[in-house]
Amino acid sequence: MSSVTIRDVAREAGVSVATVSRALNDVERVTDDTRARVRIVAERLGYVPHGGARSLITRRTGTIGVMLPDLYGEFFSELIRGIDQTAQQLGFHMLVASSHSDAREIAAAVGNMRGRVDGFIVMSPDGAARTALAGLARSFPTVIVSAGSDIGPFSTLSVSNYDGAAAMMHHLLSLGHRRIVFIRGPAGNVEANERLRAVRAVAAAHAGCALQELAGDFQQASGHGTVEQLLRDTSSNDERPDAIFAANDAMAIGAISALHEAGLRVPDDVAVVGFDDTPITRFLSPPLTTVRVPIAELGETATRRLIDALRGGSPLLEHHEVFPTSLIIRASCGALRAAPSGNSGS
Amino acid sequence: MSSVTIRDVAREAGVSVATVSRALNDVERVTDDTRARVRIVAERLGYVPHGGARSLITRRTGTIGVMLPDLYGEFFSELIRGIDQTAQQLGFHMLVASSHSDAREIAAAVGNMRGRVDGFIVMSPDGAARTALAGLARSFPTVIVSAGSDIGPFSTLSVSNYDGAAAMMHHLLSLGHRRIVFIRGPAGNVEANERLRAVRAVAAAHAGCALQELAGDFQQASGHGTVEQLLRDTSSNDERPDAIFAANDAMAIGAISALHEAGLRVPDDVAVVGFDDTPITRFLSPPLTTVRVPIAELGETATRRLIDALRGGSPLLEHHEVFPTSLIIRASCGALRAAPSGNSGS
DNA sequence: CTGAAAGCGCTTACAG
DNA sequence: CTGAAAGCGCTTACAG
Repeated sequence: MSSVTIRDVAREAGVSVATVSRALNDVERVTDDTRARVRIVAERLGYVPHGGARSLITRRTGTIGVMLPDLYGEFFSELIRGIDQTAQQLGFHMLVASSHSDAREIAAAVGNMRGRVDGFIVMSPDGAARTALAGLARSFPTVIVSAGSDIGPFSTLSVSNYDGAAAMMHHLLSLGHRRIVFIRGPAGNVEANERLRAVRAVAAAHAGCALQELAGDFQQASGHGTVEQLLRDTSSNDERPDAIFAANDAMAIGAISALHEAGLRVPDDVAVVGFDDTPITRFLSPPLTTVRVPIAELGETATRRLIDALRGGSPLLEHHEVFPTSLIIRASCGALRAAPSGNSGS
Repeated sequence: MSSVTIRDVAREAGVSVATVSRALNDVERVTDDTRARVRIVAERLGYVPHGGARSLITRRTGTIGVMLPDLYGEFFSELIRGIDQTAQQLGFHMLVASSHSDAREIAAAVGNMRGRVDGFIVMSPDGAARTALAGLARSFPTVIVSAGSDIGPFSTLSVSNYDGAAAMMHHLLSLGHRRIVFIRGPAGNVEANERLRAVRAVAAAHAGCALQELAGDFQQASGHGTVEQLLRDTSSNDERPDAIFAANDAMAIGAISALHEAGLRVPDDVAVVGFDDTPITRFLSPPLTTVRVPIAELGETATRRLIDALRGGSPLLEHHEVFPTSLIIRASCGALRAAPSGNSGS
């Protein structure tokens, strides 16, 4: 792309290419005078070093590879935002790709990125990809997000899915909800499964709690569709659930939409809660009660950890960090029912 | 990163590095036998070509640079998704950065990307960045998204903001709304300004239409805050607007949230409409009437156009394409008021 | 402080 | 069909 090379700058400035390199990277002793002259010439010529040539010799690309299962929706948007912000601040570039969690696809995507990036941030909550992930983390500087800390002796980041979902269940039960529907996440998704495990455990431990599970895939449409189906199957009001707990916010939004379409009120007829606390949830009608996940912070921490290791030349030591989740109580669960109408609770 | 080089493969396979290169890129005549042998060895050694070395000689990186004003929210998420999908499909990588629309920042970000990418997709609706954008497009293969087609003889993509906003205004007026509040986008944003221009023109042409404008910045919180303020300033019900038209969906969501908090119903007390048709809008309560922008398609088209030019070695000719917008009528505007309760209209 | 030279890993005419 | 060699643009010991 850039057709002017270091050689052009050298000729124009009347120095050697070595001097140009030194002056521009201001890493060695060069006369202030020389440095200034070289800089001016480089600027005038619009010189930009060829990244490939540089990385060939320095063995560093200044780029991190980000591999996500998907790019759809607010969750990934927030994550990417956190990564981009931090990477840019630390002078790194970000190569992004989505892999759809499939083990083969991950391997292929990683292969394509190798040689272009210094390290990886990989989010792959699909259990089936564990082997591929472990292989990657063994060979390259990699921070693994949300794959569970039992994946191996790597650098991992995750959130306390179990505790968050359990807390939400206790909250629903404390409000008097007993017939609870849980909309599951994608089969094989370790995060979704942790949430499911907690929901089942709390429900089983609570006499009188009737748990029903519905299939879901984390998309809004699946929350909508599965609840629509549920309402069709529910002939009488007596069978209707007290509360719907969706494994993520997107499905909760779809669920609320389906309930409203059926003429039911949230939370008066059915309570609905989600998981993630994506930015939009506080602005929903009703504002969504959910479990807060520090999404952007997750991205920021992963990025910082990776780049620190890259810079320091130190390997990424085994390091498992589990971010705490917290219950965000807004109106959709019914907790604020006694409050003045329209109170957002956030 | 990858420590095994073409030389290792050559030695191990008992051939020259040239043969390895040919076998792997299967671009020249090599015995099937040799090719197979080289492939097996490369696989076994886990060989991956060094992207930098390759791009040094081929003058191509197989990567496109994507520069967005921001990474926040559903709009950009959708755009990135469209780009990623297409780029991946065409065998290209995607280097993403956000620039916050500031002219200097854009220049810096582009500088950092030069030498790492073959071309750019830039979205920069800030009028102040026009010069920087034009400079970029003159020097490198660039597809400009949403900066207006009058920016110069480049390859541009935009949406019919004016027509979309005008159609929405006519729709609101046809429903009998007269006191209309328009929440503007960021000052200097050419898309927001086109929408504003249309709103003003239609309002001025329609006797009896009272237009009030509020400041906004495209974020949910600003839609929420500005409407909250409006309601505080509006002492009597008579002063209350019939309809609020937000310059994008995010602010419409914030506006609805503020109205609900104040105990007002949408659309019964105040109609609210947006612009963009982000995926979530159909699931809102009430479902949002908005102007559809083919976001992912915009990303896909930009990517395809850029890569086609890159592949064909043909320059990016001047080519202005304006994507049509369309009115999506759901419940939030009041058009479906007569319909059965809960009908989504989508 | 500065320059000449080697070399990073690859591809591609040029011979054979 | 295959190999030896040049060269892409850069950085970095090594001399001076």
